[in-house]
Amino acid sequence: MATGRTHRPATRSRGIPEATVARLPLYLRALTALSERSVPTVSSEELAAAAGVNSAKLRKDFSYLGSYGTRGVGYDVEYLVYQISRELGLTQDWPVVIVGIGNLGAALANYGGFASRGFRVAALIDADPAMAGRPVAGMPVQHTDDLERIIQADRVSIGVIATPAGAAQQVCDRLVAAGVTSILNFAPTVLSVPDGVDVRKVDLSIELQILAFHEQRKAGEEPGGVGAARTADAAPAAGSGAAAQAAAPPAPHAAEDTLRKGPDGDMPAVMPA
Amino acid sequence: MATGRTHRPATRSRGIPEATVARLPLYLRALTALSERSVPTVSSEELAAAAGVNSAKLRKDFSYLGSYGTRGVGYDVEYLVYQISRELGLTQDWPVVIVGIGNLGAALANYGGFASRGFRVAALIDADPAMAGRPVAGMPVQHTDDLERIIQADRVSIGVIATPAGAAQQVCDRLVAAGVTSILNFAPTVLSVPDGVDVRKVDLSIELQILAFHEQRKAGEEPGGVGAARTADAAPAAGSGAAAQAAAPPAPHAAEDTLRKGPDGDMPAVMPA
DNA sequence: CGTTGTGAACTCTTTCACAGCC
DNA sequence: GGCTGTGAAAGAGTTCACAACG
Repeated sequence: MATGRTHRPATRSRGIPEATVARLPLYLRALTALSERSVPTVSSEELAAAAGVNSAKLRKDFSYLGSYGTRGVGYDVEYLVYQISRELGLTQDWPVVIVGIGNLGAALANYGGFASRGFRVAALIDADPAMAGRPVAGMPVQHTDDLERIIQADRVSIGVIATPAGAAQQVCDRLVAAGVTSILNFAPTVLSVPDGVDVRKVDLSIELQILAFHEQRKAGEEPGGVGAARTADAAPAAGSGAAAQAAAPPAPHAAEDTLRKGPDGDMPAVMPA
Repeated sequence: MATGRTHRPATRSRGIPEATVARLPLYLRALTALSERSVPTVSSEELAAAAGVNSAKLRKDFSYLGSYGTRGVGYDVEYLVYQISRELGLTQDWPVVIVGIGNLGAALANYGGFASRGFRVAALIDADPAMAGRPVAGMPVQHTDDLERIIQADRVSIGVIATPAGAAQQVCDRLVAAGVTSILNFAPTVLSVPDGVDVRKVDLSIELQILAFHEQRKAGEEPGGVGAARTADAAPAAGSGAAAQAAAPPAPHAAEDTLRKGPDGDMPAVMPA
């Protein structure tokens, strides 16, 4: 029960669905690009294409914000940029601290996409005394000892954790205790936080694993592929002696005799070894 | 129409729901940790806590894989690690190339989480001739000119794009032409790819923007907050002279008189300036 | 017992399709 | 005529709650 929540559970904050909120930054990016090219108006179809979604979804999304378009014409680019920015809270300044200035932390510190939205890197913090004072992205790295002071001095409410997994929970606790209420976590750990604190996580290896899953399905007959020659979903539930797992690992407690009823299960139609 | 798809649209590949696939890596991580501590079995409740989800969801997820648990006991840790790894395709070796060796690319190259799963960094590629040959993460950076050769020589099917936004689509096209069918995109652009190619994207600033949205809602009365003193959802739809947007930007085409019917709209109950 | 596996209910999200308006 | 805004339908995903089973 004391485990880190990641979203906010039910409470679709103020009527805008989470799924929509997650797409607003996408629209904003596309709109910003149009704005830079001085395009005055855009249709849902065009904007949707630029953002990589379909137009019905986009219109539905915008309908939660209000009626900001003009029938027969489209949306006023500048106006929409403003409305979405406001909705996302980007019209105000968000000081952010980055904790853990390794490769990733440095990359984040240098990332232009923050500053261009309402985010301002207030401080870079690292536990390594050797890092202290060293400039990264034109900014001196500060020591973890000063974490609380920095958070409070600058009224920082958003923290980015880019430390190794082992340090993440501890850093998280200190950030929260010092007043941070939103955390972006790059460490591969589940953080537990008190109610009222939001955590979002970005896990690089998870994304790759999801790709690998789909990749495996595409490559029906790659070298060494376990599940070669899948037969769609023909057999109702893999009949005969199931426990035949190739060079398989630890058998389950109930050993060789148990029939594992995996949907298409362990047995490739043709088994390599 | 020619815009990059990001998931695979409908086709819940081989019966396992996308949402479940996206959580398998989480379970795998938790299980790996248990395995290292030589824990033999685990209940859905415990494992769910470790993975940061609830136990009903976890059981449902596992039910798509098969019946791998024992009632009254729980799941065999080692066995589950194997089953999930296999399902995700991590029992085979996935060579990966990283294109764009800036701060982020270097961070990715150094990231241990790849190697520990089935991923092997086959090459680091950058367009800057000055980078060529320089070692990053114990590996010489290679020039973009060799991209096609590298992909083909190593039969790479997964590419990671960590270039600036401007170069991303071009790099993507070359990767795809050379045979890559899964792309993890860190550049803040919508990539367009042919059918059959999967793209997942990670956008650092999007995550922050989502946090800012929720943060804005929490901080009812922060300094300068536009939406201070929200009254839940009292007023049916903001009555009087709507167009009062603080120091607001470009009015829409239909100017000051239009009543924008945004759900709670532009007017703070008390307006700062 | 305790814990899994899963139908059934529910909630959230997407898509359709068209009325309403410019 | 063209395009938005939105009800209504369809589809995914989550949660409930309990029968089944070791």
